[in-house]
Amino acid sequence: MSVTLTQGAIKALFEGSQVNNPVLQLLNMRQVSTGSGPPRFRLMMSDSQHSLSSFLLATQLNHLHEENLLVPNCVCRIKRTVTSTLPDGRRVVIVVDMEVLQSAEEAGGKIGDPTPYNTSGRTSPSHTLVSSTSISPPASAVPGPSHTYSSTNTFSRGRGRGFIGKSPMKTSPMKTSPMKTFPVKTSPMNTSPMKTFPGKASPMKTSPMKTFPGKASPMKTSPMKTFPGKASPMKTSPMKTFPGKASPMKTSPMKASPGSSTKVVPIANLNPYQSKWTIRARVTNKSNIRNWSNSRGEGKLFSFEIVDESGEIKITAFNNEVDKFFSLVEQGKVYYISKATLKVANKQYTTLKNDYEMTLHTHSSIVPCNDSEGIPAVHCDFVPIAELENRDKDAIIDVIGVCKSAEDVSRITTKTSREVSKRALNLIDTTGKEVTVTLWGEEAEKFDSSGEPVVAIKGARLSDFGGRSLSALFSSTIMVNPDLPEAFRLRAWYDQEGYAVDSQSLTETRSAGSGAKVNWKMLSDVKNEHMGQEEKAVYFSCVATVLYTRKENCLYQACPSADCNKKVIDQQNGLYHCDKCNRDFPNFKYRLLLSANLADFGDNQWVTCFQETAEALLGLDAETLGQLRDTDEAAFDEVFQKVNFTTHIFKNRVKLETYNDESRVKVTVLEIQPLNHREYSRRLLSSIRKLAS
DNA sequence: CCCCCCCC
Repeated sequence: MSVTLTQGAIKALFEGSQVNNPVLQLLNMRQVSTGSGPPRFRLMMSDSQHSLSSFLLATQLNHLHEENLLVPNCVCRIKRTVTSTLPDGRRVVIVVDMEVLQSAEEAGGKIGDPTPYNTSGRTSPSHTLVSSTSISPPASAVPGPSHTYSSTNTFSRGRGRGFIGKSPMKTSPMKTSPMKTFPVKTSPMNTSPMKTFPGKASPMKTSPMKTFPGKASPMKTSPMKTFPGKASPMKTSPMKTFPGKASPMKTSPMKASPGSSTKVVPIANLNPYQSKWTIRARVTNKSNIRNWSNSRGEGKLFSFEIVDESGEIKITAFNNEVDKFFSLVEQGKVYYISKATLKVANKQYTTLKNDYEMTLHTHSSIVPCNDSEGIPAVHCDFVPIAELENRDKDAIIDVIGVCKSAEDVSRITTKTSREVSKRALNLIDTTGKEVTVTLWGEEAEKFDSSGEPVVAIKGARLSDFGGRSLSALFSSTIMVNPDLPEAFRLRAWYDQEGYAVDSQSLTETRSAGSGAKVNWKMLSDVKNEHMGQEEKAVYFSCVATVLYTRKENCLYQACPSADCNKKVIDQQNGLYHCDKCNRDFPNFKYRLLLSANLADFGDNQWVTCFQETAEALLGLDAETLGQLRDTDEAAFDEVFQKVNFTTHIFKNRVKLETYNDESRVKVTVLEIQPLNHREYSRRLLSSIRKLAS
């Protein structure tokens, strides 16, 4: 099958005018000598009318050569070029992106009878790389900056993916998660967030607006002052390419950065062959300052990610530039940025959809821009928690949920002997599923779970630990009570009903201590379900109220030896004998063995509290209590009175125990935890349902 | 010029 080459494209490309993805035939290719670095290839291309050997393959396309795809007579679609003038005045067309449409065999030889394009008689407009202005059509005729280059901007845009944020599509296709946009409202801040979502008269205890940390917070937060991008064509049809003419950037007048005559260009148009540009973009993610030290030296750096209508890119600042720009650059704000160095991004370390990244240098300029028209707000593509089950391991996803519980921060040592803080959060969303997310370092230390905040994480990594769990990365943005419609919906849902949902976690933690798997029971279940009547002990938790504690015989005199708690016999001579240690001691220690009667909505139950749990329940240690009994009986009595009608979470063991041929189920309290109202409500509702059924 | 993303 023959293809038609794009006649006239050779001329247009050489002159730097616009051609839409021209199809050309490769006639010849040779390696040009370079001093060091990767090899460069010069291509002779034909549009069947003309041939031209002034094409230079951008080094990032060298893989096409390595894959033996660039064979003379193969047919290529040229997706992006930059026309440039060498110092000696010769013009070259750098092919930045292309694909091979037909192999040489398929093309079946040279197409047409092209004659060499006459490049003589031209004068060089400059001795440096041609700037965007010098090869652009007049601004009055074609105002959009995206016409600067001679091809359409399919460059750097991932297929099947939105143009902002981390790609959840890294390993899975787009279709599983419809892209949602959350344009942040531009109304004054005194607008109640409640008004934004009418009909949701939620008991919003923690207003997202109120608890929203300020910009100086090391906890990255969603920007307060983000503005919705105008409806971008990408939002509705991310599959489409992004032809310059349709770009909303065109609708806003070309903006010039302050103190520079350079035109504002889209991020997607940036490349290492072009040095005079200014971009206008929003900071979507800003790292902390980090120090490094290796064989090549040491220093400090920070990086941030920016986005505009066309794409995204990572920017890194080192040393002096850290001092210069760290405080200026704020998450969520819009800046003019110019005079930074573009280099090919190491894809190993970035999830951003851009072949390049940027490094700031001495002459780099970052200027705040108050006009953010057309610059998209920070965008999240939240994956419902239940949906995480179907996502691939290592996928980078955005997640939002209510932080129902959180571990305390802890320090761990990595395999490489580094110490790091970590904290695991349990997030729940309206799918009724929970997932554990681990925060690291400063994020872990600063996190405050009080008030069960809504937590959104942009760019978390999915792991298969415990089934499914999430880990925040250095590139993740953690937002606490973000100003997003999703967050308000979740707040209302959780406060009204979500808190009581009998949720399941996707993260199975085998350690029981983390509170993941609690065997909630009512006291009536102990009898009704014949708990603990088998060989094995059974464990359960309940919310119960202390009706009565038996103060009689709750204290006994025990052996003072460290590991012996055996009851001693008072010899009535100032000595106490321990049968176990077979020794007399001049002293003893008090131990507690407390019987208590607990009640809940359906039943009551006698339980035993040994030392630690009894101390916890009574609020006094055994020794003090013993002293009190011996010195102040009224105060001693009051301790027990005060415990009555207090309500706690009891974790218990039920076990069949035999004394003197008589077997009885005994309930021992293993742990007493304070009751929060949320848990109380949850248990209450659960009990009502159970009793009603 | 970094490039660490950890632990159970």
